[in-house]
Amino acid sequence: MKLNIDPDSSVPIYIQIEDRIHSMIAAGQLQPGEQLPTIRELAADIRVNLNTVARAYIELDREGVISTQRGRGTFVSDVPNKKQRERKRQKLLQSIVENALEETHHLGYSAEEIKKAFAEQLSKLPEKREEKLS
Amino acid sequence: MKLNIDPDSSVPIYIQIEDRIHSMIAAGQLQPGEQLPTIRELAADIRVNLNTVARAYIELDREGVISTQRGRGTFVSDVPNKKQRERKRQKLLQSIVENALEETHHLGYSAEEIKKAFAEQLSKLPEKREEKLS
DNA sequence: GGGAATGTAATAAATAACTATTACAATAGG
DNA sequence: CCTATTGTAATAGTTATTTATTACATTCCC
Repeated sequence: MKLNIDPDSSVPIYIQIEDRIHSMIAAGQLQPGEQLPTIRELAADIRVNLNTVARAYIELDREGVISTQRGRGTFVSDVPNKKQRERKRQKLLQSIVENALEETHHLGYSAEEIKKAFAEQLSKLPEKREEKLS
Repeated sequence: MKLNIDPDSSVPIYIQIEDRIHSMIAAGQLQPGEQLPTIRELAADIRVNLNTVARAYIELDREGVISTQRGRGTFVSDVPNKKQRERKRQKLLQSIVENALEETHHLGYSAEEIKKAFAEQLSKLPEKREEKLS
């Protein structure tokens, strides 16, 4: 579980956890039925209080995307069918790309510039597996 | 001045203001010498307390990107030369695209998928000038 | 049954962000 | 000089996030 949590970010840690798990499920990196790290495990892992992780899990449980069972653990919920999962996976990708393009466009960059920047960055992708976001 | 501030975001409003102004300057939408909205104007505009805008302006002033003068107003600082500005403009674009690609890649999307999603979104760009970010 | 591991809960304290309010200081313009 | 407009400042109060601590409830396994 590499959550990439940033404790110095201004977005609350429990929200970051929710977002990451949401994304990982949508992207298929967490499969239905799979067990998530223990609250205490994850808390120790990202150096955060137990309550903070618990809060994230509780919210995700309320939404139905995970299922927490005291004494047993926490598991990714089952999801209707493959088509829906695939649709969500596509939607997630689209929204990430779309938001980035909206931002560049809003700032007045031309389609040409954007296209070029994208092509450059994409060509670098394979060599950049483990790099961190600033 | 369309700052696109989201009062419900978990990132602090004064940080959002700083970020937007940074970006607009880097992108060339705010020119050196240009006057920024009054603290009270901007506060009223985005429905926020005067202190919140003041805080953002003070920080930006400390960084030197704007120059605040009591009794007169706030202005975009002069910047060394055109080449440096153009370099910053390029860097901003790169970082936006790069961050988005990092995220998709981190979530396991293939270069093919990403490329396709990007091409689709880019083709829609021209018709989406005034759309808001969710 | 007993113990270890799990999630759940409650309380208190610290910090940060934001608001509201009021006042002050410098500049521009009549 | 007077007044309006600008940025600056200080105080107090509210809310949200996070931590620390302690305890409880359920499940599993021996």
